[in-house]
Amino acid sequence: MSTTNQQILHYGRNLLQCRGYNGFSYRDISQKLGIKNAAVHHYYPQKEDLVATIFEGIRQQFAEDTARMSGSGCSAREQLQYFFDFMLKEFDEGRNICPIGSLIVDFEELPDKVKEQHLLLMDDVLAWFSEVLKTGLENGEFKFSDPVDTRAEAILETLLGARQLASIKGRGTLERSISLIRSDLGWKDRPSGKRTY
Amino acid sequence: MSTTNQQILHYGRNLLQCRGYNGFSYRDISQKLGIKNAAVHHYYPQKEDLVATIFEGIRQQFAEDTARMSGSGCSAREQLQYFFDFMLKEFDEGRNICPIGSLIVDFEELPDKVKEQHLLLMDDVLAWFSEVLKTGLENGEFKFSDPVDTRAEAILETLLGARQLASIKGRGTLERSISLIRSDLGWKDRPSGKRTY
DNA sequence: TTACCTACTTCCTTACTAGTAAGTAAGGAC
DNA sequence: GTCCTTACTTACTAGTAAGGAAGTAGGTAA
Repeated sequence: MSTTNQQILHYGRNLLQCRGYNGFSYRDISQKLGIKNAAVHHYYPQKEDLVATIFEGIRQQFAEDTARMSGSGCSAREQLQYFFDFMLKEFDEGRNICPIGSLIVDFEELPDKVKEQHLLLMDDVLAWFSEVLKTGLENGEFKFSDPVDTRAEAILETLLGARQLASIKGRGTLERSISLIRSDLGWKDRPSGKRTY
Repeated sequence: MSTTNQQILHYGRNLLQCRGYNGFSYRDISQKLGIKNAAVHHYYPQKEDLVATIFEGIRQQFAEDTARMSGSGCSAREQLQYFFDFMLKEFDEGRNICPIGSLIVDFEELPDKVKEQHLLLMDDVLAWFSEVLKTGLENGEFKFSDPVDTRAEAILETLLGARQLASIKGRGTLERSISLIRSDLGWKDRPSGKRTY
């Protein structure tokens, strides 16, 4: 059993990742939880507080997961695969759109507090991609000729778009996209059986 | 000088491509044009009428442009480059986000009429990408090993994400992304001077 | 001249939004 | 038993959204 606060964060995150910042209201959350609108305000006086807290949680989770993997000596491919699996899991759990993608359309009108968290998460993810790609390139797990940072950015963009498209066209879109990202990194799927690493 | 109707469509499209379906109101348009809210309702009784009309215009423009290029015997690379240039031009004109990307976050709550236009545009673009890629692959302009449809989908996703990211991080993001798409099609930029075709 | 159309404006309704103020019920600390 | 905190509820404000009804001013056609 989880606390009201945890439930607010949970449903808030789901709503945010399905409908964006301006696409959900405190009413959506309070109705789902069977409490009153003002109860949500009790925990998060302003909407920006709620969304900033959601993003802090996401960033913390990301930091912990990547640190753990990095510490336990995972290969670059394993680390990148973790991210792909994480995306697929989130999608399967009904969070259609990635956190970064869910705020971009509303970005300009967003409170500064939220903008800041959004940019921090984006920087975190891009820096991690770059790091993993660099390692993988150096030890021969990946093969590509473009600058690492540019490739990192492109992966983020492709996943962002794929996740959004997948919210309309279904999971297969996201799966195909992941497969192509691997392909462009010189990390081929074998048509059947195990992967080549 | 353009008619009120044309101006409504123009600003409506800009607003749509910057803030998404739920991110702008008739008030934004009427204030910009110095008319009253209800005047916009005069031309487009419901918001869905306005947005569906905007999409019809975009689809028509796309159909005309692609037909013209196809008719005048452009190479696959030239045709694809047209699309990239079109994206950059739209971005430069202040339409931050591509039409497809601008509706995805709000997609589920969209009126059917708008959903339909959105899906039609997506199908148009994907079919055109597939056609161009197929031609280019057959005549050696492109080189890649994945299914054409999958590659077409990935290009759409990457551009969609790149355009969104570029709305925060600037034009360079979109340029880098286009460069990488070309690279992944086996269509290398030479570091300086003319392209290889 | 009458009738009608187009392009609006004024005025309004209904619904929902974020957010606030004040009150209450339950539980622990002392 | 009283005090204080937590977790809410009730009741409200102010703003904005889409959208509808009715009226008007100007042009055009018969």
